[in-house]
Amino acid sequence: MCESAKAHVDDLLVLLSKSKMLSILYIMNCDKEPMRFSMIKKRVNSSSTTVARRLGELEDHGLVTRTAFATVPATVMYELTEDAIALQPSLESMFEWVLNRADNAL
Amino acid sequence: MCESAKAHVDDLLVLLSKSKMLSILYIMNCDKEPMRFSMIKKRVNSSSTTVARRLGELEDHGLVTRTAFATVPATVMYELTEDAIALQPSLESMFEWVLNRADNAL
DNA sequence: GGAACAGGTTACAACATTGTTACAAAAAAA
DNA sequence: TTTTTTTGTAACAATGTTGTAACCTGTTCC
Repeated sequence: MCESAKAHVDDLLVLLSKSKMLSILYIMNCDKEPMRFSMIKKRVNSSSTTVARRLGELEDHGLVTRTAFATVPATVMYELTEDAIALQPSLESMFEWVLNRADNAL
Repeated sequence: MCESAKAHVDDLLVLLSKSKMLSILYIMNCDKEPMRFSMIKKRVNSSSTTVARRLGELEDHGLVTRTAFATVPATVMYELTEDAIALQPSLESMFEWVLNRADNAL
């Protein structure tokens, strides 16, 4: 593997390792439908600032599309791209492990 | 799900989201054999401090066992526990996605 | 007129994390 | 005798990240 590819790998791992990132990707797939900002924020239980930053980073990486509607008040829908959906089986299996482990810890 | 379980889930997600954590777990499974500190450090390309901190956190969570041998100089082997091995399929599939994406980005 | 709504942005202070450097131990090799 | 080796730890400065609070748009409701 060349240096350039390594940089891309690192970049993706850093992206995925940011706080709340795995949760955002996971919950966005559960409904399999475009989600509103407020709903994502509520489900991941984080500040607007952080959710907005994460969604921006996902959009920059082509993993999420953002669609704004000129309603009042504003409506914005976020949706996973095909590339992001390809990651979902791993995420589901990872969350299964996490949830299982959290249960056993009680 | 109760509050206590949520806390455990968050705890695990925070753990997995720490820098280099996914890489450490992934490379430790590739060889399927106990690995030395220096080898892990070399493979993940990080400072001793960070690698030591991560391995300590993994040990605290029961995902890695540490075995020290009284040789000179010191020899220490790290090994994934069964619990950590159960996470490997997800990790492998996630890294497959990451590597594939890094390739396509070239 | 003023409040309320969704979906943010900005600035900033507080907090968390990182790498660097120095250090350790104990025996063997130079 | 000095250096080398492995596997760390401690302290610290630099850097990165987070939440909070304030603010913004533009329309409808009271």
